[in-house]
Amino acid sequence: MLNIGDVARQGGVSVETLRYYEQQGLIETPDRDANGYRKYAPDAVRHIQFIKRAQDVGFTLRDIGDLLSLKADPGASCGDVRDRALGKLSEIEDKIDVLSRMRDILATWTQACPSTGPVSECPILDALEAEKGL
Amino acid sequence: MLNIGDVARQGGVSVETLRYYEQQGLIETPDRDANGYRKYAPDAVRHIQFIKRAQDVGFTLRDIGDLLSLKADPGASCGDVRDRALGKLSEIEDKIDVLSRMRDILATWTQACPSTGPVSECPILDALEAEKGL
DNA sequence: ATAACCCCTGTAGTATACTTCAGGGTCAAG
DNA sequence: CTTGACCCTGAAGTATACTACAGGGGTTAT
Repeated sequence: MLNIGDVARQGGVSVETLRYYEQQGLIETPDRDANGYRKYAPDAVRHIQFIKRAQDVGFTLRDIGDLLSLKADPGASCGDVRDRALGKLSEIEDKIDVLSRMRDILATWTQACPSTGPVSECPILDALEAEKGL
Repeated sequence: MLNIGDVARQGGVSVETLRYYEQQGLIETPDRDANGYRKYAPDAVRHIQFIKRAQDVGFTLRDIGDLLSLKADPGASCGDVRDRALGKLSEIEDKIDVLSRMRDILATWTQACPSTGPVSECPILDALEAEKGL
């Protein structure tokens, strides 16, 4: 059995984060020792890593709660999980599209800028003043 | 001279947003009418649009305050503005890189998922449990 | 003069994922 | 027996860019 600090170290998060996850319902309420300390089974570390990996690929804690419910639900199918992943994939693609447009505009502008000369003749500022349809 | 509501409508923002921008120092404090109403010159609308366009390409309000300072500073050069734009460009490219990695992983996973079958045999959940170096 | 709409201030709430703080008990080593 | 490291709770703070609300006054048209 592990103390919260052990789980935190092994899971690569802070103890505050663990308490937060518990409060958010992402970790099942652990048993307590006589002294009131939380006691975790060793596989709690894997559970934390699941959460962190899901975050790494873009899932929010809310999404992760949903995934964990599916994981625990014998009636759920693999397709349910896939749906969540596809939804997230599409969200991410949308974000990439938005950012790519920003990148293209900034790249154009920075290439148009001579770097020298006063700000009164800056093509970037001019573009910000006047650019129409972004 | 325009009331705050006029500027809001023409600039495509809410009056609350205008007051917020003023409080944040992005708009110079407007003169007041006898009744205490803010009175704006017509070019205040252009100023708002500058802010909105800068936001559209990824600048935060803090960044925009910085850009506005440069814009108002006769000693500033076009290169200063270009530096800000290049810095933002690189931030955006970083975000795109992170999101692209997420996208690739999710695409791989969703392709590996058969959609049918119980969650206990879901390759996506398995990957989240076990995946090492993301 | 009454409705409908505009304006004012200041404060608090929203979302996300934590982090920090205040105040206090527990545990292991020397 | 004290020091340092660990644990507890509950509340508040962080960042960003607003939005909403409470409570009150001004303006316009009928």
